[in-house]
Amino acid sequence: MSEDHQEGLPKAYEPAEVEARWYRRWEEAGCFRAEATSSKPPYCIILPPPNVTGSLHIGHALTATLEDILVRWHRMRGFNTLWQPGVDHAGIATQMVVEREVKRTEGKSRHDLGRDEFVRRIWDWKERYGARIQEKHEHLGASLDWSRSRFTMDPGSSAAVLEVFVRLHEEGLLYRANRLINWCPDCHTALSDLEVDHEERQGSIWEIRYPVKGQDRFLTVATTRPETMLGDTAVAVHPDDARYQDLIGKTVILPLLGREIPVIADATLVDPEFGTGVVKVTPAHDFNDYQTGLRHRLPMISILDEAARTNEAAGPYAGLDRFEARTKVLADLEARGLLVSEKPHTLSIGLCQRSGTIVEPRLSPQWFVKIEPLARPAIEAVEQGRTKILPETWTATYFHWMRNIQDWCVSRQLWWGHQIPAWYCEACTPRTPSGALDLEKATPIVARTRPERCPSCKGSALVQDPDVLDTWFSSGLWPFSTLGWPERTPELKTFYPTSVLETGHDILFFWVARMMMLGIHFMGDVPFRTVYLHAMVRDEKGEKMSKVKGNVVDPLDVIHGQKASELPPSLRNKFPEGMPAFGADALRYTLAALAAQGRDIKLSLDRVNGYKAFTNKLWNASRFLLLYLGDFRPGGRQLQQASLTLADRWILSRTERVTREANDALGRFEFAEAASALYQFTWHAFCDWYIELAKPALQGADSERGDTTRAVLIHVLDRVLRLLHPFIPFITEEIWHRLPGVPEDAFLMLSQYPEAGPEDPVAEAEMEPVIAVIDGIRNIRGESNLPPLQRIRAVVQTDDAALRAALERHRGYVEPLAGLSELTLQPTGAPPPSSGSWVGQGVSVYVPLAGLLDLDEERARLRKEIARVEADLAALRRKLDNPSFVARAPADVVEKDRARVAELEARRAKLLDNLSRI
RNA sequence: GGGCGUAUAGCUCAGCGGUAGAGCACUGCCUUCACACGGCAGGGGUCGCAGGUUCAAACCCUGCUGCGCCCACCA
Repeated sequence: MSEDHQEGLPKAYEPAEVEARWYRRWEEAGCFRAEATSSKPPYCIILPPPNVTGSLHIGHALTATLEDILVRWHRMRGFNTLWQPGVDHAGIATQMVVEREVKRTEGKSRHDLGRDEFVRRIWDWKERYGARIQEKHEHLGASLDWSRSRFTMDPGSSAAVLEVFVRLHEEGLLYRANRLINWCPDCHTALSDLEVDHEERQGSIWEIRYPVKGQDRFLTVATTRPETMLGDTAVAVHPDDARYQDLIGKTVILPLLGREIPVIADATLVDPEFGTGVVKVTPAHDFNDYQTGLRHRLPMISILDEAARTNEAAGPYAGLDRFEARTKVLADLEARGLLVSEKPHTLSIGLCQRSGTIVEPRLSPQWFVKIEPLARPAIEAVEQGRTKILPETWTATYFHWMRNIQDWCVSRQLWWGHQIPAWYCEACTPRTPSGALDLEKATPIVARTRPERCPSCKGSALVQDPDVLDTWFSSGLWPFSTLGWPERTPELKTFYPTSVLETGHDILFFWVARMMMLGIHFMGDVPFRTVYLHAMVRDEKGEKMSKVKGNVVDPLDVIHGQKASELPPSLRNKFPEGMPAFGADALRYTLAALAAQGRDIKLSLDRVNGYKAFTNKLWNASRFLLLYLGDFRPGGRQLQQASLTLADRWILSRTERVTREANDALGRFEFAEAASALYQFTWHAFCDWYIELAKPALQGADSERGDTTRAVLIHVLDRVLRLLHPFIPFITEEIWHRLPGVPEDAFLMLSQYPEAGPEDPVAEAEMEPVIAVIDGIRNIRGESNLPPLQRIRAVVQTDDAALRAALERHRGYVEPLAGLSELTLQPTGAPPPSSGSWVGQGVSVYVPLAGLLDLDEERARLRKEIARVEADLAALRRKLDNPSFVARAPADVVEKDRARVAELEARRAKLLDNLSRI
């Protein structure tokens, strides 16, 4: 063939240039755009909005890959498909990043800049870096409709947040209260329960004596946080505890401060078996004690300020860091002989998800969403199957959390976020001793816009609540706020409820549950029909990826390659010369192939490399076919049954089968199964067998035969490209455009996804034994280490006349593929040549190998084969000798085993016969 | 303290009631005119351990062990 035909098709697939080119062309041609209204059925996935500060890690790559597969698959199947992109403002995370940045570059704190200026800096920062996430998704091939990209703090989303806040307040589902909440002393803000991570740490437990007033006795309490005693307002015992009956209702003297506090009886707080059976009660600094305080109407004394330093309530201990206060309290107790003991103790402590600081329970005025009335319909929706959660095992987790849900603290003492639409009247709000507005005692006015004047005193001096909303408040509205709500847009009508919500299981509560609750409440219907929760991606050892461990794999490094010096340590060991560029398609295929349900993914770069080889295989197979296709255009008649050979019918049948398998698997979200079926078919059925079988016809003189073969090849290749496109969009689009007759302005990504037609079991059944005989000859050849170019003679014996006829008809397949100079067909019983032999089902193959065969090795091989057959036979006979098996197993199973015994016996006899001839 | 997941070939993983599979790695032959990121052939597993159910168990049940995760206020 001339070099001309190969021009533009390099020998090895080079992803870099192809990927960049196609993404641009798709984008420019508007291939990703959804229509607001359409006669086509809608399909919509909302991309979980990445953090504006975030880099794109491998978890995002998994999300993008799986969603892009679903989206491209549906787009090709004729759905009006919207994949909605967006970015999350990520309140606390972003504020911290920019705060650090300002500190580093200008040496200033956010307080130095002031709120307005600091927030302006964050917006600048967002303008500068917010587009990075989009670019990174482009490298992955994600077909998101960027023309609709949204931000959680853009005007539309902010309008939705405002509307939801005001309406929840009007409905009595949102209220302000002074409650004990989780507080981060480092971020100076309240946190929801979900934003606190728990960690087991080694600490101590101390026993402290509290003197009973007017008696020469003590009550000994146990505590892991002795400094909180400064805020104690009671000591509790169990009501039935005989040891302390007489002390209930008496008074003890709080050591160090000398305050008098009551001894109360409480069966909920106190376990008489634990420790001394006496518990100190600090309602302002412990969640259990807080509940106890409410039950007994105890005073609540806050001893820590927003930085967790002791305040004036701590008396002589005021002005200390909480841990300094602990040391000093312990030393003073020791000095007064009130410290009984210190013992090592394992305790679970709460850490701020963002800063890692130990969280402090703190009493403060916050906004809460009353959650139970929202949770109930969200539970029912899943119970009734209106939303399906996959893998199903997560349903139980969802129910458990939803049924035990607590009111949601939605206010944050941050500057970056949606400022709460509530105002306070300067005239009617009480003042603190320092003269500031006492917001704890204030009555908020919730309104869509700043009120003109105070409804009570008619005064016009109103200040807005300084707090902002939890980031998850706005993302909880995402499925409808991105579609235009509260406006009644055509998009909302077309795409809500969305089709699938695909995300990691780590944000089931943070995000999915809240979208369910808010979506049902405000839209009157579930936000998505199916929730598909994918696994977490870990490194090759199964460890969570983290910067600290140095095992973070950057998807862009995998796609484009990276110098060794830029790689994290674990990868530097693996790739001392630097990491090669695997390409986006290879990464996507790996992620899809590993995305089996209900299992975490360990990213194996060896597998990425394997799928890179797959893209290269597809590339070269196509290159070869294009060489022989030239400008050939299939006419209708070539694919008619009458012109087809057995091999043609066989590959066409297999093509229908894999089409069915791919569609079925994707319908069940079985990405791995679809990927595996397509891989096996493309490489091992199409490339290894059919293309090899087709070569003689392509190179032969029979032009009609050649044309039919070309028509089949082009048909199957076109199918393969369409089937694989959702998984590996770049290379398939590139190859497809080189097929003869594909218009310049067409796109594979907008073409039709194949639907399976009828299979041809007759052709498959006839082809199988032919393949088996070729395998048999190759086996003898391989075992004898014969070079492929050395032509050999083969004798095939079988009593199956139909098979002999088939082999006679198809010697054109057998001879070239097995490298034969001559194929002889005989009935069994004709004296076989002394030779290498292979025994199949009803067939024996002999290859005369005078002088080429190591007889000892051949004998050893046959003996091993016989041993294997005999082992199988023994197991089967044991089974069939068992009367209850024969009696109870289904007849077809027994029949199958009997047939197998017969076949194995025949094979054994044949093998022994062959052994005797050597 | 509850709950969930997982344990299959050296590695990464499918299979989840009727003869143990894939990819990579490994061994041998082959630089044959699509592809050495290749072709052909081959070796390798008592399916974590112990019981049970069943004619039959990698697959279902129970217990144990290892690994991982989630939830929970035990001072």
